[in-house]
Amino acid sequence: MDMTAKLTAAAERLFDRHGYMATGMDQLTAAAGMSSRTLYKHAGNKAQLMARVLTERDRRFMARLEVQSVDALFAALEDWVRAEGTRGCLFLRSRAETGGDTPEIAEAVAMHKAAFYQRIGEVVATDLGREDPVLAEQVLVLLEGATHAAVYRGADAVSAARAAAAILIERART
Amino acid sequence: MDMTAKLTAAAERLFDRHGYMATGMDQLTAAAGMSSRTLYKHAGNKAQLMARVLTERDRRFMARLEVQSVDALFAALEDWVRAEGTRGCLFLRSRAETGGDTPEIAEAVAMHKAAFYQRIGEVVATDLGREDPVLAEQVLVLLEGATHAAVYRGADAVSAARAAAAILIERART
DNA sequence: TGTAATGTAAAACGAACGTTTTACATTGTC
DNA sequence: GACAATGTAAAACGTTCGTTTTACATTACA
Repeated sequence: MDMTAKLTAAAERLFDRHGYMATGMDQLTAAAGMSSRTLYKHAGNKAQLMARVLTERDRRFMARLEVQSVDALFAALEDWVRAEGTRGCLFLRSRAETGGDTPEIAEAVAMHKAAFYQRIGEVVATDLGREDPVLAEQVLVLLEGATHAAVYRGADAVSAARAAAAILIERART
Repeated sequence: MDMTAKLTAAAERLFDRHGYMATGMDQLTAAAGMSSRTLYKHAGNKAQLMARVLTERDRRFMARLEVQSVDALFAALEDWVRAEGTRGCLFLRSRAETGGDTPEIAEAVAMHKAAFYQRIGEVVATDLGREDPVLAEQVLVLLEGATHAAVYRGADAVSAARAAAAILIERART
């Protein structure tokens, strides 16, 4: 594992757990096990580091959404939540923490959410045999809602969302 | 408008727009139009100020949810979003920004989310004529999802959630 | 063997942080 | 007319912030 990967992994953990603003560069150097000189050589600055964390997270999250059915989307979210915990969406959180005023971060978030929206549309179309933009928007709302409700309602929120999506899909099919 | 109310209103605006951590006390004194001495006399400290902002916001938000039907819940959210904008849930955001490690904030958020969950259960029971915990959880997920999806999808997310809830309610009724 | 690259350790940078203090003005009330 | 109470303005507190710099060690390769 090279320095860049070690840094990105450590940064994701700290940013996700404590927030972007609340995480200091000295905590990052300590967690990544490197000097600040090396950190800045690899990361550029704090905002660029966060942007790289988000890009890497997008890659990892979107890989789990390479599925053929809407139900599998919720199964993937259940797996994600089990593996990564329930702290809400890191993309929306980091964007909100910076008020949308940090270009690198705002762009990484916009990229991810656009890809997320598109993937849902594709999965809905595959599952249904036709496009259904309204249903896709509803599935997106359910996924986003499950992610955020799980913070205080736990895994029940995800399974409730999954069941709701099944009803909507069934209704759209007939 | 007394100093406390003026301070709370200014603080809510800044915390909501720029985030809790990113908002400095000097920005708060400037926006509230008072000296830092007065601010600290009324607010105690920054975390207590945020907690008071959340409590006040809870009061204002929950007042809008005094309705009799699930559909009216979504209408209320549409009104809220129109009036206050779409920046996600300030409660979850401030909790995440502080990693849940600031007791005053964590408690204010827990209070609000418990009240929110309970209110949804009551409205579902009123609308349906009986309790339905699973449906209530689904309505909660849709409301939470609409709130967060609206950040990047706009008001469409709220109306999609509203339509989805109508389908779930109709199905539960028959 | 020399040199460029890559790393550490630690001090230093100025700026900004949340909070307290000092000094003073204005008010309403007994 | 004295006295709390409540406010402002502004300096000061020590700490921490993100970032850069200085000085030095280790490695890899021509």
